[in-house]
Amino acid sequence: MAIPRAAKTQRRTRIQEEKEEQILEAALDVFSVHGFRGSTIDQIAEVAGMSKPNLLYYFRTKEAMHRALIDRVLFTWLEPLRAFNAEGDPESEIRSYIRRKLEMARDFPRESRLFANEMLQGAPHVVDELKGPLKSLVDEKAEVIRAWAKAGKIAKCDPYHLIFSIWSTTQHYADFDVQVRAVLGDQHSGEGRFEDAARFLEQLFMGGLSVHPLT
Amino acid sequence: MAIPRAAKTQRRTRIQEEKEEQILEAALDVFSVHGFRGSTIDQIAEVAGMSKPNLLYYFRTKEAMHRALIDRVLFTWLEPLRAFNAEGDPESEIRSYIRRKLEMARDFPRESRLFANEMLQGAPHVVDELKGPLKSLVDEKAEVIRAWAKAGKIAKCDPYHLIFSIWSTTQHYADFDVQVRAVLGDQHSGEGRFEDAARFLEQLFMGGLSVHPLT
DNA sequence: AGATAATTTGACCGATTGGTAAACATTACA
DNA sequence: TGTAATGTTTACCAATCGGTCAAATTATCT
Repeated sequence: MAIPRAAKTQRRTRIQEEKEEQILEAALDVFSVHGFRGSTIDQIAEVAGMSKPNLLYYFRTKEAMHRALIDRVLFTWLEPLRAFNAEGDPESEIRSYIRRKLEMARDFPRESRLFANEMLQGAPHVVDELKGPLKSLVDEKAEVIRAWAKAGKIAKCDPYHLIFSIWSTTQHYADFDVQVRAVLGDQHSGEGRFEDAARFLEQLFMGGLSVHPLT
Repeated sequence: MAIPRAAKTQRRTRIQEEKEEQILEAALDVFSVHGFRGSTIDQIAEVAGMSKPNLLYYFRTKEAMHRALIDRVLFTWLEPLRAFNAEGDPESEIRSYIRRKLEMARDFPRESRLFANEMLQGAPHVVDELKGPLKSLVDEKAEVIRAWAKAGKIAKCDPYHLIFSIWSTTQHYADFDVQVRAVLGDQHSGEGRFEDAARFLEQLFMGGLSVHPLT
């Protein structure tokens, strides 16, 4: 019989697993640069090294590919925020959150750009996830930060905008990589740049959140 | 005679000026959301309220439209950084730079997204401007900041990463507007959100750059 | 090995893409 | 007002788009 398309089968073949992986890898390459509408199945197929109908055998539509990709990436992307620990020491929790986010920007820039592209377009495919799970998670962590501020462990500040600023400053190094590279010139090699950024951001946030600001 | 297409003429007609303005306005709408490859001339034409060939009478190609748009926007976009004054008081200069950038994110979100899209795609159309004029301007202002730090007027810090962090935190409110809105919920109206962000960023940067950090 | 299911491909489809040609309409200016 | 330049539109083009189909190939299991 022809096929219940990959998705329908109960057990996943070894081939299915390999090829779907291969496809999503290529899709990440393409979608993260050109966004949903700017990407073509043909290009993804070429990067994946297989024919277009073969791609469409595993994912029925371009949208299905994009969705599968987003779903997979979304989970790991929020991992650092989930790891944010209410019981820990505020300063070191925030510090290590920043570092983790920066590491992700360094190690998974395509994933960062995939989301950035989606956001720029008004998040047509993930707006529900934003208003649901993401908001819940942020609300929870914001409450933790607020409690820390109330207890005088860090400066009083809007926890939501604090989180936004950590997101934006760290992801900037993935999303605006070209600009960063162009402005800094090619003298700073990859690892040096990363360490410079980490040191600066630590200084910025630790200073900005210290309990007794001088100004 | 048929036409030396608009560009070639010496004096620009009233109609030329109006229509080109109309087109670039529509192009900004479309390009800022979908990026270069994701945008279509047809869609821009529809938004602009004119026929596709009419569009192509004023701009020969899609690329020409995009370039004209980028060129026009690039200048005003760097205005706040240019206004950065070496003679002024460091603290208030930085403070007002942040505020100006935040105001631009609020008042010109499409322009911000246009650039963000271009950066995500590796800046294929503006990489030269980045390495040239932009880098020069940033180099110049970075030197000013470095001098301030050396004179003990602000904390010692990497001036480049300081500038990056101001760019990213402020532009975040334009580029990731959907996310911000989703997370904050619709309770915070536009103006309130802006003021909250301004207050937080001011606290963050003034604290982070104060001369005697406690940590 | 043989049968059956899973995988892959070339050929193809209608719709949309960026862009052109030429006829037509309008404007500006003597 | 006439006419030349400017502006606009209809019809169209080849290329590419997302996606289908049926045939061919390969893997799996008895």
